[in-house]
Amino acid sequence: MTREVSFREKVFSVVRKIPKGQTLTYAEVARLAGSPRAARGVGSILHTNYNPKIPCHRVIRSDGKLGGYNRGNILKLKKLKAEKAL
DNA sequence: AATGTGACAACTC
DNA sequence: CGAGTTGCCACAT
Repeated sequence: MTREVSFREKVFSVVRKIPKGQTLTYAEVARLAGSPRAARGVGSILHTNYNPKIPCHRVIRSDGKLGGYNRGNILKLKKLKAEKAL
């Protein structure tokens, strides 16, 4: 079977569909994207291809930590506090 | 075109 | 329980 879209495209589609107040881990996104071992790839992809349409601040580590954020991990924490509280 | 680096996660010792 | 190693994907040089 051939992949119609690149892993990168799949990651964007998944992250973009994260409902408000919901947070996913890099591993979860990687698994939904078709590669459960490519959590690292998810981070790298989001790091270079940040789009305002993609709430990548809702993507956190499985360790319970935030991970990183292009616009400032502090903003990410603030957003998670606001959205997760809903 | 090839190698190295990076927003991670899971396993092993 | 903690530290170290391996696997995966895309991007930068």
